Amino acid sequence: MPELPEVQTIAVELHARLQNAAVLRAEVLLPRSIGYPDIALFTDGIQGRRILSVSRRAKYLLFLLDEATLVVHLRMTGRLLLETTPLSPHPHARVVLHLNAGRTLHFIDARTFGRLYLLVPGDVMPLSSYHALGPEPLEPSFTPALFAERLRQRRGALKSVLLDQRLVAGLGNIYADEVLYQAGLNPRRPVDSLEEAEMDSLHAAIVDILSKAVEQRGTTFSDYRTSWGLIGGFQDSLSVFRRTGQPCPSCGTSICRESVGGRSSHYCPLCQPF
DNA sequence: CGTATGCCCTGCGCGC
DNA sequence: TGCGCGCAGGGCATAC
Repeated sequence: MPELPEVQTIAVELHARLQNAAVLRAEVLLPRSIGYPDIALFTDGIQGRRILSVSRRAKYLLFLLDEATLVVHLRMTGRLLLETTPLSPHPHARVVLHLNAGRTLHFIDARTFGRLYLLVPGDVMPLSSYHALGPEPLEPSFTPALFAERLRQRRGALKSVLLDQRLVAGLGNIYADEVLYQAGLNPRRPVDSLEEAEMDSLHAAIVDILSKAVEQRGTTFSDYRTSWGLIGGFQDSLSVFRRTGQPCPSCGTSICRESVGGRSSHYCPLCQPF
């Protein structure tokens, strides 16, 4: 489940490894993995392009090419593996970019939710939600005051609002649960009931948890891998996520799991009272 | 307009 | 042991 720390790790690695690489040919093995434009325009448009940089916005990977931009969202199970030697076809390979120097960038995606988008000059980003993305939580401009101001405009359960990319970009189910635990807030807590101090705790937890997860190169449960195929390290630091029935690291109470807004939420009933 | 719900997909874990 | 059901979940479409 690539969230901000996982996508950040992949972006930093690929930037270092792919700068000035050339795309010789795109091989689309599963047409629906291409979100925009159609397959022919995608393969024609990316052929011969040079990779200038790789960066991240929210959970999107941005490949800046000469005269085009490749946007990739990994969704649930997507991986981008950069292979330096010929590789037998992976059963879940959906798109393969053949690069110069015999290298290949494999987009592998078991559940096929991930998408690739190619934008050429004059194209408007076809993802309307992209334009509505909230602030980057690890940027200095993401201040407690800005966060509180945005939170005050929202209603509903705290967990659901944290997962909404319009509030803050980059949180998914793992880090939303971990952030709420660190802030001592119940996932079902109505957003409009939060005190100023609680919003500040939440802000601090978002920055702290995400920073530490980036340092650990993300969390691997099953599918997430870095561009080298390596797992992350933050799964050993999780306090509540997927720890149902296990003791809370702080008080020893059994971790609970319940559905909030259609998403599983893990929390300590003692440390995170409603 | 803002919030809530269902859906897409397939591998895997669980229960019988 | 083997099989089948249901869960997992980001973001979009649709409903309210």
